[in-house]
Amino acid sequence: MEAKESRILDAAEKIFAEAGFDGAKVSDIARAASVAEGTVYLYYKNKQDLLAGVVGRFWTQLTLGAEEAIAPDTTTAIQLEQLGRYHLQSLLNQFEVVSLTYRARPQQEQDLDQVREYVRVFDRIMQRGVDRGELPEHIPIVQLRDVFFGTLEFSARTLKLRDRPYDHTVVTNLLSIMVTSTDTGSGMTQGAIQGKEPSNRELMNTLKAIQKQLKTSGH
Amino acid sequence: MEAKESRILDAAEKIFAEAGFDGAKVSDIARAASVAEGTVYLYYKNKQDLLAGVVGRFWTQLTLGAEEAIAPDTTTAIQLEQLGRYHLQSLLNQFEVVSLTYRARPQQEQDLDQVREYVRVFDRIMQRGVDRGELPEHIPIVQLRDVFFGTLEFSARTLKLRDRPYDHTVVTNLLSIMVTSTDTGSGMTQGAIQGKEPSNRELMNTLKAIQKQLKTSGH
DNA sequence: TACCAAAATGAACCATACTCATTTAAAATG
DNA sequence: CATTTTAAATGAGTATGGTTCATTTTGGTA
Repeated sequence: MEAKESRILDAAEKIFAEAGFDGAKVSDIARAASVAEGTVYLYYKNKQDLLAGVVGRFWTQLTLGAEEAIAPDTTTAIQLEQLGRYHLQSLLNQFEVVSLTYRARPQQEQDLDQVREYVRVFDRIMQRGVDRGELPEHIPIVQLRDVFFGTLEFSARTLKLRDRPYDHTVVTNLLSIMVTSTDTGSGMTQGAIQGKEPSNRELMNTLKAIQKQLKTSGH
Repeated sequence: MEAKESRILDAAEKIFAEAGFDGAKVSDIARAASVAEGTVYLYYKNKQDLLAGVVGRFWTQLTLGAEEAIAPDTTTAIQLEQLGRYHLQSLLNQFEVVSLTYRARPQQEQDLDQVREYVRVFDRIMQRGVDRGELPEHIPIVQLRDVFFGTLEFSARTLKLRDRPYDHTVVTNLLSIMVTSTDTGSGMTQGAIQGKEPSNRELMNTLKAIQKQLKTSGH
């Protein structure tokens, strides 16, 4: 029966989240799922595999939620902000399950497929941005992805550590530095969009670059 | 004897690194350290505590190494680059031990003190930058720290996953977006989400600032 | 109802983290 | 140097909890 498997997953998620991987006993999980201990092993090879099941499902659901949280017809900047908010909120709200992710990828083994799938949401937003001409042609999506998720993950840890709630400035600041660098010629990419009238922002960025040059060469 | 403790730590680091936390048997560690199994428990409360010892020592050494890797008399930008290179290289070279860090901080418990100590190296560089006037007064150091370490950690994982060696462009790109955003008024410090269009007044202010700089530096 | 295959059970098994009574070494004492 | 005292080290034994598997139960089919 399929329902039984998801009952086991539910129980496992609950017990893992409140007791941690080592603290969770398979017997407890079995009891919480109202099955015998041996039954768990019909669905999952071992405890580690059960954890992978829990974590995998979590990220799959996160992917679905992310796609829902993003308005399809809006600018790239706004979509990124929506994803950023959603991601940071999820990390904070489900901190325990997220932490379990590290236990689920033992050693240098391959990452979980579901996590890979999740980060592709970011890639799609960026690619669309390029297609719509909102982002330069050869923007290094993969590296910006590391900046995006890396920063949010670290920030979530910092916030948790200090017992702080969701803080939207984390997202806006992150976006601001990503945007600043992507749509100027002086930042991460070199390909400034040419042809159209430069905006004040571009003027400003060029000025800033000059200013910086002066500062370093002048001393 | 003190030597015995470090012999145990050495053995533990070796076994943990090659077998992972769960795979490492305390009996193996004891044998590798040439002590009896019970002796390990005279120095460490349990296996978890032993891991904390290994990881703690690692980060302490990393802090020392970082301070050595940074030239004391140079610009903030260069110091940051040196720390970035050192950090990314360390993450890659000692990936197994770094991964063990997550196992050493079980659940939402406090972070390891030694890790906290390590990230202060970044804080000191930034603070010095502010003191020397190279960075704006109210730059959000803590948030930039999350960007810095978060990005590098995520990048290290990405590189490992694809079996790639150290890639310096990760560091330079990271610094480029951090610098772009920090030494302007329009970046992180002001928190413009989508890089709002600067006004003519702001352009003018920047121009005046440049003018002033030119005058003082004698160009 | 009888039969069969698949699903489920939980007692037994086994690996291993951890304990502790005993032994060994070192230090203090006279 | 001998003797007592204290500390350090040992490893056989214990307890816990993950995993197995012979047996039972379930649900469908002839």
